[in-house]
Amino acid sequence: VSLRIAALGLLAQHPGSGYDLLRRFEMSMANVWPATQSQLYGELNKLASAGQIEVSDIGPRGRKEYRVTDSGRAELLRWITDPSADPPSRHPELLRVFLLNQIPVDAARKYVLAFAEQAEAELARLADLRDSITWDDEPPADFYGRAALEYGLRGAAMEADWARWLLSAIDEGTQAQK
Amino acid sequence: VSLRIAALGLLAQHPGSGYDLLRRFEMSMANVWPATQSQLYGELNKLASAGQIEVSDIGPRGRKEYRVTDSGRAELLRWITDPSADPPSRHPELLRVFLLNQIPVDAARKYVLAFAEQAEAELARLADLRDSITWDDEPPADFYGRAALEYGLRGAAMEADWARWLLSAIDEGTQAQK
DNA sequence: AGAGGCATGTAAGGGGTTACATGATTTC
DNA sequence: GAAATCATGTAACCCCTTACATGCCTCT
Repeated sequence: VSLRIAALGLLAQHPGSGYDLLRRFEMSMANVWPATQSQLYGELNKLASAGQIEVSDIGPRGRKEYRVTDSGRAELLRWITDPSADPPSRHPELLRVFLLNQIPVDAARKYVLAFAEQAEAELARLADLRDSITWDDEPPADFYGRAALEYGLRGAAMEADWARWLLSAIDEGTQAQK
Repeated sequence: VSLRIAALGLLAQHPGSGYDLLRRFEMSMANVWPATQSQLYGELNKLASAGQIEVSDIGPRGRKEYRVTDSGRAELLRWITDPSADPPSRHPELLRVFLLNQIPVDAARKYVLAFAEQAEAELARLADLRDSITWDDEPPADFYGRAALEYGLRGAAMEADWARWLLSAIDEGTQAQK
């Protein structure tokens, strides 16, 4: 209950083959939901077995174009409107923060600095992405993709701010001990 | 490479049995790294086989108290200072945002509103948590736990703001169509 | 004829979840 | 003596990752 939905969603927007989906993935959802080629093909077969998608056309080299069925559309709707079954989220970065007291202060400081810089780089990357796209606004279409990007921008900014704040807190602490 | 580290980290802070760790988990890292009882015991056995922890004492009902070995401490240090192997993060909530154009605007709006309320509730919960703890400050000890909490607070605030922003953007869009 | 892209798949292994299984000790 | 808590483990199943395997079509 996961990539399955992402594939279903992409197909609902437009039918296509596994290969097509892979490329559409890279350009839209890959930032929020990475997936590998292997896995995608597997999920497509499972979706087909479950009757949520069906082959609409067969092309050149064994190419199978899929399309969503009514059952698939229903499942998609169900998932979108029911966040209760979402898997719990894991934050390796925060787990690391919990463990920072296990290493020397200067190593910890170095990590936090790298974290800040990484967040700032991500912020710049997303800002570029935003500026490089010509948005076709209003509720359907790109609207929600843009909203997701905005989330990313705000998240990166928050992470950078937080890391900078933590850095000064660390510096104050070490200062006090002198 | 994951829960393994969390367990190693907890043991590095203080030796204990699987059962002990389970409870310490709930109180500290469970927010950033959920784990089940089953899994924890499994990881402890793997850590022991790998020589990264060892049984330091055997208690009443088959209770095994573990302690970190030098090899384990080295591994912990390695992990903490090397974020490059972190697993990619997945955001079901954002995947859902990408798919919001598949459902009626009012259903989408309802979801975003629920998201905002959930973020606000989380913010309140974390604020309570912060106020309910007596912090034993300065770099070692609770310092980093507090920093992680601060991250959570800022993240929840950012999510709430973002969702409210998205709500007004949706409303403007639907307004314009009348 | 060969290169590059199109197109799909299998196998092995790690990490995580849920549910079940079992028994010893303490407390009332 | 019964109930709660301490304490550890197994089995089945799903999701994900990496690496490998295979072959067709188009273009130059």
